[in-house]
Amino acid sequence: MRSPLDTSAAQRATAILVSTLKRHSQLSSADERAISEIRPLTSSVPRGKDLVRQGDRPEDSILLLSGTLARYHTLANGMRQYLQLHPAGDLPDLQSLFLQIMDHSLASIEPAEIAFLPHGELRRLILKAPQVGFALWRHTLIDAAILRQAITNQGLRPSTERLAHFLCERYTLVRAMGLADVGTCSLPLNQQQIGQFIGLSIVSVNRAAQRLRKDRCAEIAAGKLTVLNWKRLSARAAFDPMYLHLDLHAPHMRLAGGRLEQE
Amino acid sequence: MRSPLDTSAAQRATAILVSTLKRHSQLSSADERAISEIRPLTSSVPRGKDLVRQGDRPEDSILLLSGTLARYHTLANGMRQYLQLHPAGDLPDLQSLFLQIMDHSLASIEPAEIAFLPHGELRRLILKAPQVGFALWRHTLIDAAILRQAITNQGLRPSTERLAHFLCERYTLVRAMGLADVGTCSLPLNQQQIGQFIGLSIVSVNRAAQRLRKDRCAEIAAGKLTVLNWKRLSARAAFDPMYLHLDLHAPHMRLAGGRLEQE
DNA sequence: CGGCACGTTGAAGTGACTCAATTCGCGTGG
DNA sequence: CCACGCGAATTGAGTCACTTCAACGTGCCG
Repeated sequence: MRSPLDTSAAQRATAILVSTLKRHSQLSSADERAISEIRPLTSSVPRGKDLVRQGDRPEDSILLLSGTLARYHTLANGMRQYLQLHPAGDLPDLQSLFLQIMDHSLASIEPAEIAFLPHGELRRLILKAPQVGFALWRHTLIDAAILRQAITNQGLRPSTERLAHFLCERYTLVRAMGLADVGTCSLPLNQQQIGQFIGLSIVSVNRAAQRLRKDRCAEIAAGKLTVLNWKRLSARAAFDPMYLHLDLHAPHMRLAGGRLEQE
Repeated sequence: MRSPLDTSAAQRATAILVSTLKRHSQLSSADERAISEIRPLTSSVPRGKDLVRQGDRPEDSILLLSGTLARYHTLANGMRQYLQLHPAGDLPDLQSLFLQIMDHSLASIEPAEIAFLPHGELRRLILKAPQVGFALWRHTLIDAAILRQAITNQGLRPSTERLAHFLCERYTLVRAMGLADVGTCSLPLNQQQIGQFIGLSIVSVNRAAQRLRKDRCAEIAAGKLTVLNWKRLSARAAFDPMYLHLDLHAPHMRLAGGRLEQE
C-alpha cells in the first residue's frame, strides 16, 4: 500500500506541510529546510476506508495531501459520531505523536492521497527546529478550538442554525486552505453523514437544509456547498471565525476569491 | 490581586505542576529541576469570577492550585455552554501559550488559588527541557480528547446516559488527581450548570439525576457526587476511560482508594 | 421572620425522531 | 433504448424526549 521512497512525492508532501503550518504560524527558512528533510512515504486510499482505528497505536502521523478525511467515534451500539472533517493539507492525527492509543478512528470520506510522517522523524524535527514544534502544537490547539465550537453548536443551537454553523465553518476552512472558489466549496457528505456530525437525524438535516435553501442562505447538492448569501448564512449561525485562529487578511484568503465578509 | 514573589508559594506551585504532568508523562529529575526554576505569581480568587474572557490576549497560563475552574462559551443571546471542568492541579488555559486570542472564557466555580505561569518563562522552559514541552503538549492533547468525548456524549446519548457519562468522567478525573475518597467526589455545580455542560434544561437534569438515584447508580447532592454503584453507572454511560489517557494502574490511582473498576 | 437560591414537581407545548412511502438521479445490464 | 436497481433526497404522519412555564418545597442566612 505504501509506495517506496519517492523524492518528488516527498517534496510535494513537505511543501504542503509548510504551507499548512504557515497558515497560522511563522516559519524561518531554516525551519522550512528542516521540514523538507523529512522523507515521508505516500499512499493512495479509496473512499470509505479506515486509516486508523480506535485502539490502534500508530507509529506515524498522517498528512493529507488531497481528498478528505474524517475522525469519528463509534459507540458499542454501532452509532457513529463524526468529530472533525479534514480538507487537504490538514494533519488529522497529529495527536498520536504524544497519545499512544487512538481514542477515535480516522476514515477517508473521499479518495485521498496521504503521507505518513514517522513519529521518530517528527520528534527529531521538533527537537532540531523548536519553532516547527510550536507550529505543530498550535495546529493541534486550533483543532481543540474547533472541537469546543462543536460542543457549543450541539448544545445551544437548534437544527437550522446548527447546520448553518457547520456549513460556515466548512466553507471558511476550505477557503483558508485556498481550495474554494467564491461562494462554493466541496462538501463530500450525504445528509446521513452531516447528521452524524451535528447530532441530527437525516430527516432533520434534510428539513434544515431546505430551510436554508428557501431562505437563500446556502444550498447543498451533489457533494457541493453553495453559499447563496454569506452575510445571511453567517448571521443565522452567529458564526464568528475567530476561533479558527486564521489570519483572515493573509494573502491566501484574498487570493481565494475576495471578501469573506461579504456577498 | 497577584501576590508578590513568595518562594514557598512558588515551590508549591511547581510541585503541583510536576505531579500533574507525571500523571501522564515521564519526567527526568533534570526536567523537574527545570520546572522548579519557574517563579510563578500566585493569587486567590472568589467563586464566580472570570479569570480570562473571550477575546482576551493573556500573557500567562494558569495553573490551578486548589478549587475548581471551568471554561465556557457565551452566545450573543447570553446562553452559556460550559466546555470543561478543571479540578485542582489542572492547566485550564495552556492553549493561550500559542493561541493569541481566547476563544472562550475561564471562570472560577469555587473559590480558587491559582498560579500564573508567564508565557515567556514557559517558552524558555520548553526550549531548555523539551521533554517538559512534550508533557505540556500531551496535556493539551488529552484536553482535546475530552472535548471529543463531550461531542459524542451530546450527539449520541439520551439525557440519563449523558448525565451518567458526565459523572463518570468527573469522578475518574478527580480520582486520578488523587482528590477523591472512595465512591465520592466533589461536584461544585448546581443543576443549572450541569445542564449547561451537557446541553440539557435544568428540568431534564433534575429528572435524569432522579433516575440515576432511583436506580442506585449515583447521587448528586450539596456539591457532592456519590457513586452508589460504579459498575452500573459506567455501564449505563458506556464509559470507557481510555480517552483520558491516564495510567489507571499508577500508584496515585490505587492510593485514591482502590479498585476503580469495582463497586 | 423574610428573602433567596436551589431543587422538585406537574402540565402543556414543540422540535426533533422514527417509520414508511415516494421520488429523483444515475449507472448498469438486458 | 429502456427497464431495473440502488443510493440518496424528500415528504407525510405519528410519537416521544426534552423544553418551557409556573408553582411549590426546603434549607440557609441575614
